[in-house]
Amino acid sequence: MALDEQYKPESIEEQTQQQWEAQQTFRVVEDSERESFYCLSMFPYPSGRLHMGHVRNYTIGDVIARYQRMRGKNVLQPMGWDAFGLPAENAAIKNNVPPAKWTYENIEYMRGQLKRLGFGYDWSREIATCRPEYYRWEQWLFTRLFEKGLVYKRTAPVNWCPNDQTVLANEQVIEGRCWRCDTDVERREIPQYFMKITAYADELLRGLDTLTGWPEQVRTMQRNWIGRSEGVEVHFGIEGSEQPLKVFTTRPDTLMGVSYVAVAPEHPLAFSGAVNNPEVAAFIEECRHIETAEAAMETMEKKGVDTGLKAIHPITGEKVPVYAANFVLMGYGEGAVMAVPAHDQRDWEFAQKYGLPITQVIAPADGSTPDLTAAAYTDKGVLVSSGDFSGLTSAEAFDAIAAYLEGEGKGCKRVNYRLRDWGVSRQRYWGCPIPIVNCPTCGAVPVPEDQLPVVLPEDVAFDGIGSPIKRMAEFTNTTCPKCGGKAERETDTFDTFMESSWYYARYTCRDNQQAMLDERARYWLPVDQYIGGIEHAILHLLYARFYHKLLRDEGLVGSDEPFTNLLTQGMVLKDGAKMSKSKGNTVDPQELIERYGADTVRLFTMFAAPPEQSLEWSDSGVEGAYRFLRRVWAFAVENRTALGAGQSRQGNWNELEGEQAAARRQVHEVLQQALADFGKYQFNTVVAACMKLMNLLPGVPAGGRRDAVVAEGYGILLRLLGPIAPHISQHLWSELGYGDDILAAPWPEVDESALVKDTIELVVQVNGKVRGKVSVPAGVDNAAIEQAALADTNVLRFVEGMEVKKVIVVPGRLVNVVAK
RNA sequence: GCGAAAGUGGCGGAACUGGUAGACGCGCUGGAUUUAGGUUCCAGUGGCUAUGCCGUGGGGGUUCGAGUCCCCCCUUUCGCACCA
Repeated sequence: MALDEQYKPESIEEQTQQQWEAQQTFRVVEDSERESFYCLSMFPYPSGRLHMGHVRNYTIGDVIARYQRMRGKNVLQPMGWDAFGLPAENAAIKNNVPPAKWTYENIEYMRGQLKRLGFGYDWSREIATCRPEYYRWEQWLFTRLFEKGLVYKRTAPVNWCPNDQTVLANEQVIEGRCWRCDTDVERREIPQYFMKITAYADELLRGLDTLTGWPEQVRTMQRNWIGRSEGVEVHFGIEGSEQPLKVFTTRPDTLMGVSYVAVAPEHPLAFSGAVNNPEVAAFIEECRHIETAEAAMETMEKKGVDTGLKAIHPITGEKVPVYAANFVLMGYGEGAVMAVPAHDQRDWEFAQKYGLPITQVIAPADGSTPDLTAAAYTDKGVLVSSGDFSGLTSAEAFDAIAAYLEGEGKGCKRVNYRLRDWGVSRQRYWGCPIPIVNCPTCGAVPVPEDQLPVVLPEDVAFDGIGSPIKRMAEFTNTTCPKCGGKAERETDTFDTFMESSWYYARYTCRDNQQAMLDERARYWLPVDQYIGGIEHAILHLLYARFYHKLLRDEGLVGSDEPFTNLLTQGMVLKDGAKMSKSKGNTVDPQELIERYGADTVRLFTMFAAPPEQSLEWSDSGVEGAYRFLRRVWAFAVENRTALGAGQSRQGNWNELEGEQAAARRQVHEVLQQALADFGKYQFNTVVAACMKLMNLLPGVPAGGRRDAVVAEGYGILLRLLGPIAPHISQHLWSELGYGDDILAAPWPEVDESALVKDTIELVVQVNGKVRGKVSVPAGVDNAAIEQAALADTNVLRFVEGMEVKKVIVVPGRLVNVVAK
């Protein structure tokens, strides 16, 4: 190979990638002698082509992986495919191809794109979650959990299209209507499997405190999502019923102010109220047309209807009406709430609307009188009109009322979580079959280990109305593993979050056909750095944390948390809006790579914004990145001999003087900043540092040790650029004779002695405004600095006629003269 | 509705623990090279009523000093459990 006059990215990138491939550069093995670093980017859904969000995500990951590798770590960076999901079914309908075929073809194409971008993945560990070798272990774990009692079945609502006779995802419901046929969607209760994530609620919450390598905002969001609250379970009697109505409240101190209770429209009490009351029945029917999405429920008009039933207050014995209300959720707590209009804003609004009494039972501690005709008074305070509890503070009343209820057998203190158990059943085809056999005599029986995996048939005719395996006799007909009688397979499949909750662990040992995980998982896990979109801050990351604890409790991993450090990358925008097909503002990475090469695309993506912020796409910015790489190249061509010779003339820098010493000092100042920025994963300023080096190297004056200074600076530049634009850096590194493999080169270090200055320059302010600068010898004391500042002519001008009150000296930075 | 963030020149962004606001790049202006366009190189570039003043979404506050800390407000983005 020779150094071309022109920078030709396509050829050097191809050459470099071939080298990596031939040398198996990114294939890693466990090595207990070396410090491991597991760098993981969230795997993509194989939608067809990479989009800019992928390019950004994977460039960040690759930069981190290469950076850690250059610092000597044994780095694992794998890649795979989150291959099950709804889009494959949609594509199947649209293009009349089986979901499997579509998915595998997409994977082929996108793998090629990832390779073209030069990402350093260990492809020997590639995973596709739709392969039986992968999902059999998910099925295996599920059967284990089933036997442990961490899985259960109950009914839960789904969106149902009565016209298409099919279950719809929230995404397929547009303003309460089916996306295909525009029919009003109904809510339907069907039996589904649930994973007991709530059994781990407390641990998932406490674990957040240990995740210091996660963004605080993500931890806060997860805390709020889990939503631990301490309160009291209160039992209201129901007139004419043996069964009490249980409600949970965080404000038992307001119990004496209850003026009604509200139950979900699907609550048994609502149904019994509907028996002789057409108005209640009509209301329940109306509520069947609310989407299941919480955002839709929270923003709708709050409505209710009096069921005619009466609840008996557990303390006063007073009878209050039972309302059925659309904002109370079944399967969320007890499906019922007590309402205190005086002290809860939503209850207040509901009471106003339906003319229910508003009874004040809490008074502000400061003795003021709240205007309950304007709004509820929701702060805590002192109890009033509360019988024996009057006069207690809210905190005292919490305990007193809880104790009273407990004594009467009408309630108890309880911790409640907002977090709900994870419903994992999906009535779809393209997913992992739930490994259960439904037997008429034995009920739901998990498929025994030796009969796993339950393989999803891939060669199917797919019409989109329901899942084809639901009417495929050769799939459904089976025998009961327990009694041997005729039985049917479960035809629901798993939520795709199941696959993405443990793939990070399977990468460590995906070739193991005998076990889900082995000792290699213990070598690599937890993941040192996880990178992905902020949109996954709650669901995916919470499910993965939950799964990790399940794996730990099965003895499969040795840690409590899966991801030590988390980087949430920002969105890629164009013209201020998220790039998306529907907005028509996408930029196809493929075209850019073909035009500029992978290094330019990677460089611009890293330069345009710090990883966690949104990135505004700019075509001219890409041009700028390309221009910079051309300058780097041109400098190598022009200085080829000097760079080669300069490398051998480094060593003793003591006699360096004048502008060459100043240039070298600048190189090391820039390097110092760049190393700090690399450590913070702030790659945009690392690129800026590379550009500064490129701007200053041509200006190093000739003669003396110019070649040595330039060769050192250029070698630093190549290594800083190495993780970001790896092809050009590797090519120039070896062509100029710095070494064979830049990934194996020592990471640059700052020469502290190069940073020493004889004089320092300080900014001088008068009353906080910059009025001048002074130069003082390095190491002089504050008194001398003060003196120099006060002697500055401009300072004298601005303090004229005033008295200098004090002088503040910030060492190395500035002097502020305070005068009046 | 609830939860979480983000607002800095014409644009993307920089500013270490409160210490020169605008690094670096894009764009723009002028010049050089070129038959021309493009490329490349050099210089300049926050605003204004310019010896100075004003400037980090808006309004208050703390401080010698605030983009940074505190309070209130506005706008935008993300998530809300069946999109992944």
